Amino acid sequence: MAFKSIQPARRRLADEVYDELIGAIMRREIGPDDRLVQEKLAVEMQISRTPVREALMRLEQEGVLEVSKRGSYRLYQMDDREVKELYQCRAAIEGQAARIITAAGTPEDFAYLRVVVAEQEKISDHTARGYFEANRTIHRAFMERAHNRFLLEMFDIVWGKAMAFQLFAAIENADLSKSLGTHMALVDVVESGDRTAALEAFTNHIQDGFDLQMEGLRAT
Amino acid sequence: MAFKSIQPARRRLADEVYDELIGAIMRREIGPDDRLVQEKLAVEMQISRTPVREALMRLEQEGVLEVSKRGSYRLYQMDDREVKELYQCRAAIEGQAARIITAAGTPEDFAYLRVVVAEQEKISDHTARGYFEANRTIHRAFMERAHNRFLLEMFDIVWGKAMAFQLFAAIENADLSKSLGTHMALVDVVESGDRTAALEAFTNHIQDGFDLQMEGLRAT
DNA sequence: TGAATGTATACTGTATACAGTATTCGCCAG
DNA sequence: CTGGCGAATACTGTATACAGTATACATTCA
Repeated sequence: MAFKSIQPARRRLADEVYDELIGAIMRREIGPDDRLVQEKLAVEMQISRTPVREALMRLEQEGVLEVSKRGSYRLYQMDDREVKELYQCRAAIEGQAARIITAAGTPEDFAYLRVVVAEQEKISDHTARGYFEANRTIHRAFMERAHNRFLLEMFDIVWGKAMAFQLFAAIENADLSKSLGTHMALVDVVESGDRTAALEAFTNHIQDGFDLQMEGLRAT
Repeated sequence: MAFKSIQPARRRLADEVYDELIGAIMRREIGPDDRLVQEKLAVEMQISRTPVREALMRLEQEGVLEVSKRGSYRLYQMDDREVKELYQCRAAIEGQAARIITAAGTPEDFAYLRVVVAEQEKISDHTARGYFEANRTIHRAFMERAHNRFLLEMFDIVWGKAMAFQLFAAIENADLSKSLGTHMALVDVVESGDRTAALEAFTNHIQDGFDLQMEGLRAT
């Protein structure tokens, strides 16, 4: 018999810390005013400072954290201008992916996307975070089907930043239902084969997301 | 008057190592067969392993290096498929920037771009590396004028990967003159105000670069 | 000769000590 | 009360020791 290769790809303690921190940010256990201190985190997690340090530096490099007073770290805070820039960036990346899928997608790809969309849109968790995750899952599914690792990598960077800024928290005040149910139409348009239409549909969809976002921020 | 903030942004030894390694890769002192070992690099640079380690991990995360035998690092090697994906990614990012400049560029922006293009195209260094740098400088100038830090960040990631793969080395065999002199036309099109034309011009320009690239790789 | 197995080697990952530095606090002069 | 200055503090950055692990090499046995 043949065993499947089990290569955990060299998992380091720093990776655990990284995931832990991301999770804590998502769960909103780490807020904009908290200061992340290597020593404290290390003690809490019962490990040495070295892996904690690595995880923090990685998050800083990714733009999730920024250096705070006395050299410690805290969540990076975006202003409105940057939120807009982030959405422009999203449009570039996801628009390109849409073009690729439209040109080269197979029936399987479209069927898969429909399954994912259907699955995610009948979400039970109607919190802002639940919405954020469902939305990310759907959009990431499109990205995966474009089969371009660099575009996917950038997608993750962009959404990682959005997560860190807790954009999903800002839309708590906005009307989420507006944005649900529009994703199946995106599958339709990429399946249609019309690349220009696909690009435009995605761009508009993302623009709508931006407007919703701003509405949420205003209401805060 | 207002002084510009002079924050050397906490320069760490790891940053020096990082720059040093990037430089060495650019100068082709590090080849695809070299193994980068923390200990050796540390001794050579007369520092401890810690900052070397950080720089190597950062380069790995950026996709410039990959883990090699016995856990050491070496240059990441791209295959043709990935080169294509990288160019698709470039098209997405730079195309979006072109759209933004076309919509919101000022006469100053266009004047500045003309200066940069003129400056870089009368290049004296006719090696592949000289060409690569001039090309990067021109394209980066466009990106800067789009005033979107995320797009710029992704531009740097993409070109960093290209640098690491030594794509510029591959085009040593291709006819570089084909690609020179076409940049001023890009300024013309973004100045024209026609967003669709701008997007298309950039996409075509990058596609040409890709073709040239592949030609170079074939000849190798 | 060649496969299986033990051993040496070449590295990295983690913990920890110590040095360095920016912020804050407390004191004092004006 | 305010601004300047030195000391205390709260952190990070760097060096280094040690433990762990994957690879390469040597040895044994069929």
